[in-house]
Amino acid sequence: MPKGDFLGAFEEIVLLALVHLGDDAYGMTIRREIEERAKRTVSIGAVYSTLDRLEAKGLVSSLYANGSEARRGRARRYFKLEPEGARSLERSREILANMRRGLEPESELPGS
Amino acid sequence: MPKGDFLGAFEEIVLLALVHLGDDAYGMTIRREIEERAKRTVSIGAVYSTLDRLEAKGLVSSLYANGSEARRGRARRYFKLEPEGARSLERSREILANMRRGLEPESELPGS
DNA sequence: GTCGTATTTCTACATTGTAGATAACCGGAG
DNA sequence: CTCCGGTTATCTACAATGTAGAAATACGAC
Repeated sequence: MPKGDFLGAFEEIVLLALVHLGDDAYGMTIRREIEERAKRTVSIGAVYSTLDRLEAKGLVSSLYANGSEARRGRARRYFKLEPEGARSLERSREILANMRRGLEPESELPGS
Repeated sequence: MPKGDFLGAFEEIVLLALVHLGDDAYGMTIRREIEERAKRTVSIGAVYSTLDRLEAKGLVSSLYANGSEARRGRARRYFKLEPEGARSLERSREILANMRRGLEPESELPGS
């Protein structure tokens, strides 16, 4: 049943980046936020295709900037977390919390 | 760079089930553990193919039971979390923690 | 109109997620 | 020995997600 029932690992990361960025969430800043927080590199293509899929599922929405500010380059596409996306995030958090319940961080590490 | 660098969402769930089950981790019990904790149904095929992939990556190992106890049916294949698997689990936990740092659960829910 | 810069879009492919049907194995009943 | 019901694992197939990088678009400055 591979429907949009559950968030993938990277989808969750992208949604969380959106939460942090608030009004300033577009491709580049989202990418930077992920790289800084998760300490890993991400290609810009990875970010956008994930965002597109999340939008298709109704978890985020996007809007092109009117660009009132004087700056160069192509129009920005701002992304926003939709209520449905927030619910998915919450469900993911709960599932993981349930899967971890009763475990100490160190009990995951067997003595080799 | 789609290498085994990061855990997928379901892979993480399966590994956590292993931690809980300890010595009693084989297909059926793993499936049950996930269904009870995550409150979702999972096919047995989903469980095994994920376990096979985790084993191929060295995150878990498996061993067929000698079946000293008197019971019917095919031999059980017991799974065990390997140190590398524990490390992956820890890395996933940290990434998510970093992505969530500074967020209250309710700040994920916009007031729409 | 050309140029450099900022940003998005497109294309392609690898990995992971998922289900269901089928096979293997066991002990007991006939 | 053969069939049976019960327990568990394997196989096959396909959909969804993860990921990268090149190409295209748009803007202001000159």
